[in-house]
Amino acid sequence: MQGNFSNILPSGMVEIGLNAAIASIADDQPQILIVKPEETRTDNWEALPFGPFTPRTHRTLEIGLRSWVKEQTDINLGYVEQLYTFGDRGRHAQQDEIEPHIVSIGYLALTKWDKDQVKHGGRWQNWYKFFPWEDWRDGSPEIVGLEIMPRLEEWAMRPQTAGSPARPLSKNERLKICFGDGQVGWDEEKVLERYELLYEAGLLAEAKRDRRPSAETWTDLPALGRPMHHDHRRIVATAMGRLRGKIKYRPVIFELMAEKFTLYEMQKTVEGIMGAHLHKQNFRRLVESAGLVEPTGEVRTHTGGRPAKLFRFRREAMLERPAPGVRISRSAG
Amino acid sequence: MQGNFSNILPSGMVEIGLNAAIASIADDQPQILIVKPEETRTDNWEALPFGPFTPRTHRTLEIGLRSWVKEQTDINLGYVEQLYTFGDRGRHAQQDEIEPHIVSIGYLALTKWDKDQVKHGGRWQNWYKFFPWEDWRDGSPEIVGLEIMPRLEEWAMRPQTAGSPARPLSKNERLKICFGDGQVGWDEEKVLERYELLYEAGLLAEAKRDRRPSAETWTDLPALGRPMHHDHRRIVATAMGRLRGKIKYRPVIFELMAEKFTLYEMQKTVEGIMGAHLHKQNFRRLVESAGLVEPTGEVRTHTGGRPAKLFRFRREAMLERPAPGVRISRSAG
DNA sequence: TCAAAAGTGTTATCCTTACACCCATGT
DNA sequence: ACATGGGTGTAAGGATAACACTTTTGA
Repeated sequence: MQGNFSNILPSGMVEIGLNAAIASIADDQPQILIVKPEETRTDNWEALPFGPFTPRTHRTLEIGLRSWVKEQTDINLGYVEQLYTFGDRGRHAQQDEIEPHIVSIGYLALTKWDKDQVKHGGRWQNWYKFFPWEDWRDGSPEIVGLEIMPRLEEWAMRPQTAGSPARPLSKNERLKICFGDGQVGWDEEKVLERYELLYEAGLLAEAKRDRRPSAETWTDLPALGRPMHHDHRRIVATAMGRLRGKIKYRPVIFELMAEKFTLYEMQKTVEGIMGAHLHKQNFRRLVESAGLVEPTGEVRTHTGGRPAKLFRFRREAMLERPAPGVRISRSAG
Repeated sequence: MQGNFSNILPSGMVEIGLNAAIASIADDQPQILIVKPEETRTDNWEALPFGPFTPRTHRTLEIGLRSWVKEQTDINLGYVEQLYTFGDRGRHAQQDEIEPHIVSIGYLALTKWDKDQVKHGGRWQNWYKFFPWEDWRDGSPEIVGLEIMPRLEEWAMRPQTAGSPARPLSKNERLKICFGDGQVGWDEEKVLERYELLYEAGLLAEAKRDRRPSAETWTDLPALGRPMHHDHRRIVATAMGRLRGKIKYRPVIFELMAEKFTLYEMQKTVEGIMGAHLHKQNFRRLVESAGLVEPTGEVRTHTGGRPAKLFRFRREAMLERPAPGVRISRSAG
């Protein structure tokens, strides 16, 4: 239908898609809000809430995003942050090329958990279902050693295909930077870089859908993680990386916490986001000494152990430090 | 002309503007590339290279950007990074509202200095001409104490105007976070936050152009810094903030340096970008001990003092550390 | 000779990390 | 009793910031 206009349109007109990666935490598991399959159009892969930006009805991009989310999931978003604008024609070019070009703007939104919040149209999904290689809370995930590294090492050995651009880094160097090795460890912030590498190597279902040549090699092997509609998994990867980075220098973690919480709950939330274990004693000290939280005076019982003091976010922290966030100190177990 | 289509267009079609903040360093001064006034359309304020994204001719957003820059300034860009997508209708709404809505995508590009590089259409401008309050290399700039703080403090005292959104932070809190006070110092990364605050307070020529109510108060006083076309100064602010942050954890500084350089040149470059003085001895030690550079074995004479060893970027640094960048240690003088 | 930049050495301090250990509750 | 989480103390090691000082050139 919209393709009819392609002859008369000024060549600079495009459609803008607004996409929301809405994150929350339930039972220590980070969740992403998925719209029901009925809402999904061209495939039956899971999709984020999304819709076109219509300047006539939406004064700003963010207002447009909020209204699509409200319409599709009945959620009134709080914290919202723009991530990135994707405009590759190469991606998702399965049909004819006449289709109107879509540019996707991805957003990250954070919301406190409320199991009754979604009244229609939405459903939560553990984000590690899409990125099983990103959860290192129980040590190195099996999928990394068994599935990913062997295939990526094989891919890195293959000669560059003709069409690919001359890159400043070799495939082997990128592999090392993204997935680490003996020397360099796992950098939990490089979620997008790892996703892009797996896509390029043809190991994701999205690569096959988009007819990437590298995907032809693995026709028999299962793809990694659950795929998503259009470029939505790429947007979620961007969201995860951004959140994992931001948590360290902005108090965004409190967008995911209840008003009052124990330090253990806070640690579990941070661990869920980071996909890593933290050192308990140091976490507590760093959080308290940074002035990020203050005790409410109350305690919570039935924690499984001794009753825990309840804390709340200390807003003044934002005024005292240039970069108020959760200092991270990893832990072996 | 394009307005003619507004009746028949699908309501989701918009025009995307691609805008490049191209930075370089000349004589310790960070420079931004400006296109010649002839290229500028609706006003005679300085403009960045920019042009619409036309998916028919440009396969990706970045390719579109590169081709506009090449056409308007004859520069072949190297390092390019997307910054942000701005879509406020409130901004730049001086004419009738029928105009096709423009969404602006801002990019940061870095290029080594070459005075002969720009063969036509472009001109370099010291970026502190647009942001005189951002250069703290010679201590607190006069404009901060004499012009900015008094007016902002007055603005912060004024009651919130009816139309402005309920903000999580008060005006006074935002002022303190952006411009510091006795307790909290100057955070050189908050360039955009400061720009936005000055815009909201009506102290920038752009605010008056956009008919911001707050700008009416200051009709008699001079606006701060040189204004720019459309939202280009906002894009440059985003670029400066991003670059000041990124320099600390990515080796982007070498995009601005010659192949071989002295540590003093490198320090002067970093100081120019950060708008701050660094401690000489510690800078050298941090850079060398981080393995970011390696000596070439050569020396440079005529430095004004003892001959200096030449260094080059050590690419392996990218493989060894998760966040290879310039550790900053400020200095009083 | 002297200014200017290059470069080395040392120390105090703070932050991070790791380890050891005790406390209070529910089952 | 003991498992589980809550909570404190302290010491080693590393990174940072500050200071003092020597070296080598060009003007």
